[in-house]
Amino acid sequence: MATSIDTLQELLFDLAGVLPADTTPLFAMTTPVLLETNETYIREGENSRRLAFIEQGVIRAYTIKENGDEATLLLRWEGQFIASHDTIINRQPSRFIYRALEPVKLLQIDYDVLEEILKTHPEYEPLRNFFLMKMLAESLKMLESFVTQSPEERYRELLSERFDLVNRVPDKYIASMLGITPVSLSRIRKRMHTKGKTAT
Amino acid sequence: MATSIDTLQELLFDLAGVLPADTTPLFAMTTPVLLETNETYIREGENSRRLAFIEQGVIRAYTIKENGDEATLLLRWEGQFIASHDTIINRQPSRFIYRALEPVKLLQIDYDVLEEILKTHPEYEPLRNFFLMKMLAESLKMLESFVTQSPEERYRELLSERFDLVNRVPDKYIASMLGITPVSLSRIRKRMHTKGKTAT
DNA sequence: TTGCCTCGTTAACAAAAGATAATTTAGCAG
DNA sequence: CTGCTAAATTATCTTTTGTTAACGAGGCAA
Repeated sequence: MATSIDTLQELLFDLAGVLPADTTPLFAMTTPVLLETNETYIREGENSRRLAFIEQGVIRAYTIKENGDEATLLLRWEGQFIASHDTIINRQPSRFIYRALEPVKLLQIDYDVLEEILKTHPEYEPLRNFFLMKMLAESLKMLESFVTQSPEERYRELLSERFDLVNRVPDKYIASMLGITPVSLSRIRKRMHTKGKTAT
Repeated sequence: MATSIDTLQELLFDLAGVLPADTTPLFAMTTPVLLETNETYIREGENSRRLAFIEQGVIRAYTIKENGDEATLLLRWEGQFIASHDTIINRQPSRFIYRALEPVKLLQIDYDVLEEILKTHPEYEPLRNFFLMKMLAESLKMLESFVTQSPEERYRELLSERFDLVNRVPDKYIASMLGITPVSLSRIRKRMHTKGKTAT
């Protein structure tokens, strides 16, 4: 099993030539964090501006609606970044809760600390652009799926692209992320079993 | 009426202290662009990496689905940035079409040129972060609405937050952006007129 | 004015999703 | 193994949306 830093380095391979070879000053400020299953990483109302790279595990970002129901905004897994956009982008208390769905290994840095580093080491700026673009691309991809696809199509696509994830995460969270109820997802699964078993 | 540069400067006020007072080198590379109603700004399959600030008007980003229907991913209006995320983030030909819904005034820069400027003028980096974060925040806000709200609720919110926009843009594009059909939006409007007229 | 053409509305029906509750399944503690 | 609990499924009914088509209003060109 690779360490967090190894995996991240691997992921940053695309930035070779742009990013300095020596990333010591950067990683010196990072902290490894371990979360147990169901442990909360960021609480609602929290103001800490933590940014983390997920080395292992799945984190769910969700909010509690007025009616008391939970709504899952997104799931993040190994190889992705996780952060409270409310606190980092809008400097507001987090309206979302970030919780581990299974044991999680993180490599964490405080965004304010990162900004300090970037002041003295502007050569690491490509890194910030990298994860901002990565998160933007992921958000737009999800947005696109809501506009162009039906819930069933979104589920089929999720199955074909992230089969492992679907099997690791309880259906009710998958349903919520697709914008439907667990009951509805169950019916979609039934329809897929009986009729056209062909995937996307 | 303010010029593009004035409005953008105004918007960059938040960046005062971070961004150099002299933005001449930056704006020297920008080009004003005018689009007529229905004029296409970026075509499907296009590879140009244009990035633009919208001074005036509305631009619609949409794609053609397999069944031939159009799906509107997003609308962008004055004060926002517009760019093909396929070409800029993923370096792929644009899968979306960007078209003016009314006369549009843009302040345009090529992203590759911007990157060159940033190499020699790293002090402008906050600008890149600014628009990346702005676009990310907007995307996440839309994503959040899909997960937490019904089509009717999304429409009510759009009405209360962007009443001017709804009145400027044909309903069918609004519907598509909400993820529903024009017929369905018409029914929602009818329901709102008859029953509870209370907005969100 | 007349004749298109597009857009929004309405209607009628089918399909899908929401709400609620009962039932089954599965995982886990004892 | 038994019993508890949460998750998933199923059933029933209501509401909403999709689909298709018809209709009417408004804009625009001849």
